[in-house]
This record gives sequence, structure tokens and C-alpha cells, in this order.
Amino acid sequence: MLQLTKRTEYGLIALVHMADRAGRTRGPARDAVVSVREISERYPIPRRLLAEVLKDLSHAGLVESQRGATGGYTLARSPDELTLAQIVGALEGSPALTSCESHDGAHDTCGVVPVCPIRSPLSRIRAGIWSLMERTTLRSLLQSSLPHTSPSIDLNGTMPADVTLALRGAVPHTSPS
Amino acid sequence: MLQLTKRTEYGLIALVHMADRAGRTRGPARDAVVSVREISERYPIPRRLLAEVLKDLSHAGLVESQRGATGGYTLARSPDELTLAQIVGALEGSPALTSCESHDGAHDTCGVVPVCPIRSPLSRIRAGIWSLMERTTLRSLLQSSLPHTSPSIDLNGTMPADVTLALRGAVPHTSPS
DNA sequence: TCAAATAGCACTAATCTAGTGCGCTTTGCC
DNA sequence: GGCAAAGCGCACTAGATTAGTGCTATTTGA
Repeated sequence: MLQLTKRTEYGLIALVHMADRAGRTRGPARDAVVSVREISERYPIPRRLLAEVLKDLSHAGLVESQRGATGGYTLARSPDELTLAQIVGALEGSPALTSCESHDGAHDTCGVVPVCPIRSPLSRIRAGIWSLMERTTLRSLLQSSLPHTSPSIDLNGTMPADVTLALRGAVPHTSPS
Repeated sequence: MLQLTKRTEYGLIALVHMADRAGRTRGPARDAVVSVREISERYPIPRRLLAEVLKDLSHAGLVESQRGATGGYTLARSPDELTLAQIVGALEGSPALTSCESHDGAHDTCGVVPVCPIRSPLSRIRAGIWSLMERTTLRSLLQSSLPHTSPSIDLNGTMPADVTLALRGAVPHTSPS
């Protein structure tokens, strides 16, 4: 449906939160260990589901986990190196845009590849979308969502000039268990 | 899942086919009346489903229908005026990217909009994707899929420079009934 | 009058997504 | 040592979305 899943939304919220926390903390992100509880109490995200998402992000190497009583998650890279493409890719696989070539690719073969008149062109579109997400860093997400942090940094540097319209992000509507 | 639906794929294939047919025909697209049968015999698309899709495109005003024995569909606008955004919009609604603001918007309210740290930034991304699709015309899809038509026209004019990677389009795998 | 085509509507089956349950392991702290 | 908090892993349920089909009516050219 050309829409991100809730999981991805939750993951993004969590990562933005973590980046923010790390940003306001002195030192090498020492206090930036964020627990699932902390996030799910701040945003109305089902705790268990958020835990699953962060686990996935951990498996993907985007965050690092610390077990135990005071455990939690920390960003594995700086918000400047973490891109939207990496996050989306980790949580819902490489974007396929079309059904062919959807992360398994094998058993489908979609029979008539040679006849398909939209493979190559749509391929280019997907690439464009992907490229857009690759150039969007976690930091750039941070900046635009937290105007109280810094006045307004080089958004034009990290984001293509075209991207200046009006979308809406989402937020869950369930309450933590 | 950040992926187009089969319906949209089918619609695109149909439109590309129609544009191609109209293009090779002399005169004001007189012979460019294309029937569902013709398309479903050329590509392995379930006929009935394709019919539904074309009907939707007709309702959206992107194609015009002619009933009766020699009936079929014709493009309502020139391939230069028909954009990917219009097509996708017609077949799966305006892209929302996030769950909030999904074409109904009302009953959700998603509770915590004020707290949501990703609304505005994701909004920008969606806009970028949308913009990309608005600048992609049916003609540009045609050109890249049918190299036998014209050598290679100004793809750079209709498509952002960044868009030059490698995606895959899809094609159905079912046979017409 | 027939045959081919669209129009409309409803329905089924499969897939995907959101969210939950439960028990285990790790670890800081008293 | 033991408790409590946190992550880990797996499996499961319910709802939503999607793909695809059935059937009948209407239009219209030959």
C-alpha cells in the first residue's frame, strides 16, 4: 500500500527518542541507554510490540542491547550515520515496490518477466525512493521534530531540495499494557 | 509494506500498453481503443481483475470507456500529462506512508499526535516520494520499457537526476481465466 | 438478433499485520 | 544470595488487507 508498517513507525519513534536522549546527555552517550519501558511510557506504544521491534533493530545491528537490570538499548552508530533506508530496510526488508523481486524472489519468477513493460521503469522509481531514504539521516529526523534543540540546521544538506511538501507521520493509538 | 499493490501493477501495465498502442497508431488515437481481453491475452493478468482495475481508472477519469461490441478503453489524457502519482493515487489512494492520516483520518486521531516525533519529518519524506511520482509521466515509463520506439529521450527532464539505480518491476504469474 | 464489451456488486481465500502470552536468561543492587 | 528489572525467543490469535472470482445486467456494432 506504499505505507510503512506500524513496526517501522514504532522503530522510528524509538530511534528518534534514543538519538534525542543521547544528544542531550554529556559524555559518550553513557546515559543514553534507553529501555523499552521508558519509550512505551512516553509514547502510547504497546510495550511488547516495541520490544520486538527493538530486538529486530538489534539483530540488524542498528542498536546495541544491554541486558540485565539497568539494561536497554543504545544507538550502534551516530545519528548522522543512521539512515532512514537502513531503518526501513531492517524492519521491513528492502523495498520492492512491486511484487516481483519481493525479498524472496525465487519461487515466483513471475512467469513473464520478458514481457513486463514496467519492470525497468518502476525499478528506477524505487531506486529514487530508496535514494531519498538513504539521504535522510536519523539526525535530520531529529532536527525537524524537535525544534527546541537547535534553531534549524542544514536540512538542505541531508535532504533533496524537492522534498519540501507536507506529509504526516503517525503515532499509535493503543496504550501500553 | 512500501510496495505497490498488484492492482496498481496491473493498471500500470495496462496504461503503458495503451499508451504504446496509441503511440504507434496514426490519427488521433482512434485505433487506441484497447479492450481488457487484448491486454489480458498479452500479459498474464487475470482478466476479471484487470477489468476491475480499468473500471477504477475510468472512475478516476484517467481513462475513458466505450461500451458495446467494439468497446474498450482509451487514455483520457496524453501520456505526457498522465503521471505516476495520478495512477497510484487513483488505484490505492493518496500515499500516507504512516498509519495516521490514512485516507480516512477521522476515527483514528491516533491519540498522541502532539508527542509524535516523526510526524513532520516523515511528512517530508512522503512528499518527496509523491513529488517523484508526480514528475514521472506515463510517457517516461513508456520510453524506458520500449527501447525500440525511440533511441533515448530526455529522461533526465522528467525524472530527478538521483533516480538512476536499479529496481525491479513486477509482472503477474497467473494466467487469464 | 447475436456476440463482445463494459458496469456493478458481492463474495471467498490467502496473505499480512498488529498485538499478546509465556517462560528463560542476564545483571545491577540490596 | 536473592529479588527485580530488562532483554531474548518463540509461538500464537485476531483483524485487516489483498488477490482473485462469480454472476448478472447493460450497451452496442455487425
